[in-house]
Amino acid sequence: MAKGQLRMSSEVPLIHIVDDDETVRSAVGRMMRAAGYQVSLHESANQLLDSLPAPSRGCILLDVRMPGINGPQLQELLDKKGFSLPIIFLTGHGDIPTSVHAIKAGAEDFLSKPASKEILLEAVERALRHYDKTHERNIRLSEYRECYNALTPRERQVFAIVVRGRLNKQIAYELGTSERTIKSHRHNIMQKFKVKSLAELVSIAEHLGRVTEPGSH
Amino acid sequence: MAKGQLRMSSEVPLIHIVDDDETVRSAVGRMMRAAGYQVSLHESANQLLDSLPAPSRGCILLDVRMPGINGPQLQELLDKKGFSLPIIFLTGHGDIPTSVHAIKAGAEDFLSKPASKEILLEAVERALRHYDKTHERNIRLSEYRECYNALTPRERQVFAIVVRGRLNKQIAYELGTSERTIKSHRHNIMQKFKVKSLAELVSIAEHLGRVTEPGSH
DNA sequence: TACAATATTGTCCCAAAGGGCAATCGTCCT
DNA sequence: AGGACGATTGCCCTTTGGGACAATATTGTA
Repeated sequence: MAKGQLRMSSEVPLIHIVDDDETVRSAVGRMMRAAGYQVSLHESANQLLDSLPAPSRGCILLDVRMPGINGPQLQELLDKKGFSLPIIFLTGHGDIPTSVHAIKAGAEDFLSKPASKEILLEAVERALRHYDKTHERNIRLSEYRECYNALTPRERQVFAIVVRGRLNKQIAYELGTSERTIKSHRHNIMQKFKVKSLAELVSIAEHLGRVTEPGSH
Repeated sequence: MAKGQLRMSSEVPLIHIVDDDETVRSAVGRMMRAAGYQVSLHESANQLLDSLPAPSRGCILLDVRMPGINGPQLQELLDKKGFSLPIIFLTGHGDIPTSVHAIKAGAEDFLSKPASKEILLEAVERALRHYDKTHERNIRLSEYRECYNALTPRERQVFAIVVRGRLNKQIAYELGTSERTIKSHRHNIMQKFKVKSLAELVSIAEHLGRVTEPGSH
C-alpha cells in the first residue's frame, strides 16, 4: 500500500561486492545486509561488467587480486565507460604502490582484509556521502554535454568566443561575418542551453571546460 | 657574461629534503645534485617552516616519521598556509592507511626507503611536471583571492548575485536598494578585479567558488 | 528535385549595462 | 572637527544585447 517513493538519495543504497572468494563475498555481503544495505554479489570483474547495473546510489567493494580482470583494471575500465560509483578496494596482500595507484586513480578507499565491521561500514558511509556530493554534478554535466552536442559547428565557434567575454562586434570581426549574424547565433546558443543570461552560459562553459580540457587532477 | 635568463619553468628546480636522519638527507641530497637539481636540506618540519622558501619550481621529499611535527602533519600545515609544492613522501616503515591518507591529501607520491635512484628521480620528474601544470593556475588563483579580499562587504554581496546572472534591478530589489547603486557597486567590482566583461567576472567566480566551497576532492 | 538544416543579414524597438559628474549620509579614526 | 571610506542615489547619454518579423543563400540528403 505504502507506495510513497523515497527520494533518490534516500533509497536503500546498493553495495556491489566483487571478489572471487566465495567466503569473502558472503561474509561481506552479510555484513552489508545487516547494516541495512542492498547487496549485489559478483565473483569476477567480467560478471559485473556483463550485468552493468544502472548506477544507482551505492558503491563497489572490490577485490584487488582476482583471476582474469583484476581490481585496478576494472577500475580503469569503469572509468573509461564513464560509470562512476565510488570504489573501495579490499585486499588481502596489498602493497603501498598498489594502494597509491588506486587512490590516485580515484578510489574512495583501500582497505586490508580482513577489515573490521566498523572500518568497512565507515568506508561505505564515506563512499555514499561522496556519491551524494558528486551525483548531482555528474547529472548536470551530462546534460550540459548534451546541449553542447546539439550546437552546430558555427555555434560552437561563437560559443567559445562569447564565453570569453567578447562583444558581438568583435566576434563578428574574428569570424569574418556581421554583428547581426552573431546575435542570431548567440540567441540560438542561449536557447539550446536553456539559459537566460550570459553568466549562466559562462558558468556552464567553465564546467564543460574542466571536462573537455586535460588535467583534472 | 652569458646573462641570458632562463624562463621560470626552465630554471634549475629546487628540491627540499626534510628528514631527521642525516644519512638519508645527505644521500638523497647527493642523488638530487647529481641529477642536476638544487637542494635544500632540512632536519625537521619546523626548520622548513621557519625558513619558508618562496615557492619556486621544485618539490619536497618528505620523511613520514620525524620527531616533532611529522610528515603528514607538515603536509597539512603547508596546505593550510596555501604553500603548494608537490610532496613526495619517503618512509622507512610506511603502512597502507598512511599512504592512502597522504595521497588523498594531495601528495604526489609515497615511496618506501630505500628508494632506487630511478624510482626517486621519476617521482621527482612527475612532481615537477605537476608543478608546471598547476603553477600558473595557482598564481592566478591567489591573485583572484587578493582581488576578492579587496571587496567591501556590500560589494561581495553584489558580486555573489551578479555572477549568477541577475539583472541590476533584480539585485537592487533583493538587497533593498536602487538600481543605480548596484550599477555603482558593479563598476567598482569590475575595477577591483581588473576585468572588462561580465564573462570574465563569472569565470573568476567559478574558480574562486571551487576554492571557497568545501570538497575540492 | 524538394525539403531540412545551417548560415547569413536587414530593420526596428526596447531593455540593460557602462560610465561621467555630482551629491548626501553615516561611521570610524585621527 | 575634519578626513577617509563605504553606501547610497540622481540625471543623462552611449553602447550593447535581446527579440520580433522577415528574407536569402548554401548544402546535404531523402
